[in-house]
Amino acid sequence: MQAPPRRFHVAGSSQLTTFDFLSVPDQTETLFQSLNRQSADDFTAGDDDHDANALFGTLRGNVVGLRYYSGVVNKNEMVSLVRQPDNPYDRNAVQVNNVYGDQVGHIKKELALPMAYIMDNKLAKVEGIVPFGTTNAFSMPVQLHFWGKEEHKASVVERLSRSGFKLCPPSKSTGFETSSYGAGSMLVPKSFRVSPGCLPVVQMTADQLKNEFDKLFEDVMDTKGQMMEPAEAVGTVLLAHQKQALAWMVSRENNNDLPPFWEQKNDIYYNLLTNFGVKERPERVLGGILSDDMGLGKTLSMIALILTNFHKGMPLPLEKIDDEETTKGDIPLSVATLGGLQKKTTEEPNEKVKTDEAVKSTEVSAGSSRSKRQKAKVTYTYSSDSEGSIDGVSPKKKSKAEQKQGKNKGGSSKGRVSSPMECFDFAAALETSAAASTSKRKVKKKGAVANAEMKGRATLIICPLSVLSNWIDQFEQHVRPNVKLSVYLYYGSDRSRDPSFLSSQDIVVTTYNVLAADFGNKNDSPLHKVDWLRVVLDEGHTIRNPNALQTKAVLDLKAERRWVLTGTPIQNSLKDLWTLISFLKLKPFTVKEWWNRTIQRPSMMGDPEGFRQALIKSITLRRTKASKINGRPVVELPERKVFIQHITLSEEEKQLYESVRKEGRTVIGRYFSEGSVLTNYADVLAILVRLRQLCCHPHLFGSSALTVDSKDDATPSELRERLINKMNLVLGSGSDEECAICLDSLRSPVITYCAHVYCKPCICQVIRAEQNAKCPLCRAEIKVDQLVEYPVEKNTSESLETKDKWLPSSKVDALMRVLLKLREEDSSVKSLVVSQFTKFLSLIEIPLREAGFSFARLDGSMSQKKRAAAIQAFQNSERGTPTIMLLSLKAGGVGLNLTAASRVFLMDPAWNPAAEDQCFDRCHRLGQTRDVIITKFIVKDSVEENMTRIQKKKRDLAERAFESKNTNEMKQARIDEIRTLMDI
DNA sequence: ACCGCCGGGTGCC
DNA sequence: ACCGCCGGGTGCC
Repeated sequence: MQAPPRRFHVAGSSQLTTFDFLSVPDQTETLFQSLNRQSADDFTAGDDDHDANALFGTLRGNVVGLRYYSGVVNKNEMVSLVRQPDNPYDRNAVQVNNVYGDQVGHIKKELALPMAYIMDNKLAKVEGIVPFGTTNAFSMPVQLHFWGKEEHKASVVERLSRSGFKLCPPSKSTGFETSSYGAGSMLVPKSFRVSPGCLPVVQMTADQLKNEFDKLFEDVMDTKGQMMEPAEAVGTVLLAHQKQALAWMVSRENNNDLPPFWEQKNDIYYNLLTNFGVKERPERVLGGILSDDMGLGKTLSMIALILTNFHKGMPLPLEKIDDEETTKGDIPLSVATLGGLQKKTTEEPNEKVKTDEAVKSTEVSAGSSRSKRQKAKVTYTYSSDSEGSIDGVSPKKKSKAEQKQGKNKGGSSKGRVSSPMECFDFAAALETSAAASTSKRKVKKKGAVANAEMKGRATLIICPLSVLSNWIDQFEQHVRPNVKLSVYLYYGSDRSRDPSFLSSQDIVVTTYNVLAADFGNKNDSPLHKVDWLRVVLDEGHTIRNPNALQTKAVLDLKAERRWVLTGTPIQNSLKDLWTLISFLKLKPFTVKEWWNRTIQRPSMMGDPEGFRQALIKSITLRRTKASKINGRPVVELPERKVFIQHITLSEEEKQLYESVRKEGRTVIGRYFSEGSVLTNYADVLAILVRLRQLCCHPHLFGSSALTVDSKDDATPSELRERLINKMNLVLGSGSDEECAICLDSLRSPVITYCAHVYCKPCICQVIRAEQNAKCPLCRAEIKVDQLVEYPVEKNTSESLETKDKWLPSSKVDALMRVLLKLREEDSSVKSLVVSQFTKFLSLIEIPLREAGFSFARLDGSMSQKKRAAAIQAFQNSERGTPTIMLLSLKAGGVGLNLTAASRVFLMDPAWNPAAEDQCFDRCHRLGQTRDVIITKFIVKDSVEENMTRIQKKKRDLAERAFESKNTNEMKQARIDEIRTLMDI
């Protein structure tokens, strides 16, 4: 390891560039190391003026002192210019470096004088290209481009002219002869065009860019899409798209191609974008981005890769455990002792992994096809956990970790740490595809000998804490029980910090937090001392911010192959893509300057969107649930049927409903005639909520007055209270109202003085946008300081009071009838009972209890811990576990997996049909084995029926939301809605 | 000879 | 560096 380069910050100036004082790199340092070094340095340089996009002009300068430096450049090669203020001969010195950061020379001092001023004061970014004369021994010309903000142009021009230099305007030729791009130039393929004017930047169209990247990141999507069977050790049969992913990933890891934008000509490798050339072959880029939709089994695909492609397509050599051994109980840590991590309790023992039937239906999901006996075989080694203050885990999470520890200790032997001896040596691995027959003894012997050269066996997986347990769980599920895979959980304060131990593992799993904490603890990060075979970033978008410590920590890891897993498409700008590109070590883009000059800026000038998409598309493999392979969808889910069950209210209910409706109609009718519907929108909504509640159960109906008359003489605090009350009416029952600005569900709702509820960020944006902002719904004047926020309150005592005065309702009766019948027919069927009113869920609990149902509950008020427990209990298929989940419509994110249920009862319709669909997807998703039947209860001749009518309109409106942000149209739509709802 | 010219030494910042 | 610059040698052509 070379000593870290000394870096100097220029004190007292705005100059932030750091530079490398080792003008001649250590002889032992390869060019690639030197590039890596640069890349690391680049982070400390304060960047990033992306708005510096005006080209002031160009200038021919000279690079001198070539003979003192080893850095070489090619014709038309880009060079970077770095200030060197501590130069003993000239404080204005400007270094000229090539793409790999090796110094080529200096800018001649006369020009260095104004350049130093311009660079130090950040008046312009100066970039260089050496047009010719690259073989000169003493000096060579350099074409300089000055980029910056328009307002700095004048002073740049002035500074230069003061020293007798004149910028050539960008539109004119700058003496950068186009002839140099002629037939004589072997570096620039014809397909690459030179942009017009004096911009000698080799620009590519999006298509050309894509082609280049495709050389590396082959797009398996629409084409033949090869499939590959995983290694024997993978116990789960892969789905077609997972086999494709495996084939793609294996080929990505074993590929021998030059990285994109590199070309070989006569023993020299040229980078097409920078014209940089080296004798050494550029390092291969092994890895990529797997961006399949949530639920398509990225984790399984990655596990398959780890086991299948250890070296040159050979599987990871793993010791097999025969059955005798497994039953002896000397398994270091059975999964059972890990229970705290993820209570994957039992499944139907009669389903075997190997039966095709089971495989087809269970896929990657819940592993509902593993018997207990089979499970207890993956070797887990991990540190016991005590408070890892170091990793910044929240107390809540910690307590979860403590549980883990508790269980661990309770288990047999305390977390045995598998010794490096148990691992197979590298050489042996190459000879035998799977060291299945190797005896334990032999292995130990060999392992001891080969330990020294055992470099890069282990895969490091970094993930957010929330999915840590999932990884452990997935290894358990998908790795055949008779192979011994060492998975080390690098987490908790007792974790082993021995690099040689870590590198002897098959897999090490840790979190971004732990990694960053170690990295922050200066020069003592065990994970950074290991040469990993593979580094895998789960939820890769976590490293979007290049300044974050965790990002730096991740980029600093040493690995042969690198993967990014992300469930969300990469939606951000090219700029955000840079961290990922940098992580993948696509040279020379690991250095920000080259990324900016060759990709970022050229894309800005052309078609950034197309450019970005081409880049992303070519670099990633992404499939959605809708993707097809050979015309068949990637995921074939069981059917989903939606039925509407109409409810007729009892006479009593009807009377109550009608009286409230009449009252409401009168009120709203008055608003209509006054033309003040929208001014009183909160009241209108409150009336509607009440009617919706009455459709469900009379007890949901609150006791406060229907309308809250707003008098103008109210004191501010009275007004405030009244507004909060109104908001309570609208939001309090857990219903799903939406913001008229973003048309989405309310996030941090606020109410205006004119009583309209919006998302706080949405309305604040509106207010900021114009001087005298008006309420989008009623045009009343609004101000930020008049917005009233919805108080975060907890009221859970109410459900108790309703207990004693329980009476049924038509809707609840209907639900109970279906549930009872269902239980009779097939007691294994589980159901979701969904409502927007959490209070309603509480009411439903009563008859459920009476009928002896075992049920779980999930709503937004529950702690993370309680949620996990509820989900776990429900997903468990054992006898006696809950068969019903009471679910509040919007609880849980898209990730919520409730596949144990195959029936859904939607107790009340939502405003937003998308919210309903999302809810259905919680059980209608990968892992669902039965057809899903959804029942919507809709009260006849009621506001509910009208709501379903509106849902369709809503869908249209949402689709057009982009074109028309027209408030008038929205207003009219609202008014129409209310008319429909109230039959006015 | 307070010049010009020649030729060798030399050369980044 | 096939330059420019410097400084010493030299001096009609």
